[in-house]
Amino acid sequence: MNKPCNQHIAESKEQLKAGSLKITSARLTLLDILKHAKKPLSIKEISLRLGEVDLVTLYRNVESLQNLGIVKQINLKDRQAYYELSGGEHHHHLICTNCGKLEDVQVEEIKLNKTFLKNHGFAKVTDHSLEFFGICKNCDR
Amino acid sequence: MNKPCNQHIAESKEQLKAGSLKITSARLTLLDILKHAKKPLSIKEISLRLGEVDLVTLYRNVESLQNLGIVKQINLKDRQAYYELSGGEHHHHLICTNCGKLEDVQVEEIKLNKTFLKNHGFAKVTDHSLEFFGICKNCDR
DNA sequence: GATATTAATGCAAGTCGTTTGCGTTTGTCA
DNA sequence: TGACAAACGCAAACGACTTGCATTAATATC
Repeated sequence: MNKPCNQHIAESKEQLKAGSLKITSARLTLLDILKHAKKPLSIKEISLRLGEVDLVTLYRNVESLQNLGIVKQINLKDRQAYYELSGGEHHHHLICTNCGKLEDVQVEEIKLNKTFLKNHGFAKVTDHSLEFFGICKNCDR
Repeated sequence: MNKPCNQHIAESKEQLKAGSLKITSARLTLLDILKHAKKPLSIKEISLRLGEVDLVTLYRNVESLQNLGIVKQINLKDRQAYYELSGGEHHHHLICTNCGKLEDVQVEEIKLNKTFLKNHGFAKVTDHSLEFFGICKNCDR
């Protein structure tokens, strides 16, 4: 298995302790990968960087980190899920339906005009999806 | 297989002809079901209403209709896809993460305040996802 | 520092939504 | 009405993800 770089290890250990998760190198490296990622990663992509950690362990670990609110799951038109750190600036995503290229978009920038497109190296935005998730009154009781 | 109601048959036939798809009762009924649906439906939900049409046929038909721009695929946190007619008023979705209850939301109504929540029978909105899909400059050449 | 406890891991197998291959049936058009 | 391509159904495959269970390793306690 690959080793995490030193930069974020202390912080990662803190986060795991705070969530009463055991500190394992699979988790430290996973956190390290996500902390260095410039875009949401699929399980496969994480796995490639992670080395010889079982996929099952990886699935279980991203789930634990999701439950702690450290990691966020992204759902695209793709059949697979993507993961990113949930801290950091609030943003959305811009995805090329042809090649899958993905860019982060800040909220203030969300104006579907030519400037917006130019800034992000996109020729056109053909579609978008906006979903709200919450708890309905029935489930809130 | 269930029969489509008469109301929309003519329109559906037109749509299929315009897309040079053959007019089959599987397709007419599928379109009829979507035209009467109040929310996006999963393949399973459509299949229940559709009766004895093979799932494979259903998958192929929603795909054809998607290619014609008649049907739109919705991706939620769920592992399965949902389908709705792509015509009609532009709107987004509000989904209960507990029970899966789904409501349509008009764009103008998108203000995350108490009134918004009350209007939709939701206790709280915990999360939302906003994804833009398009063609990047690289793929546009 | 050794040890008990409990969580984390790896492996095998299973599940579920979706897709593919292929032979048969059925719309459509001449 | 018959030819032909498109649509269909069935079986099997696929890929993302999950579950069960026995083994291993991190933490707490002595």
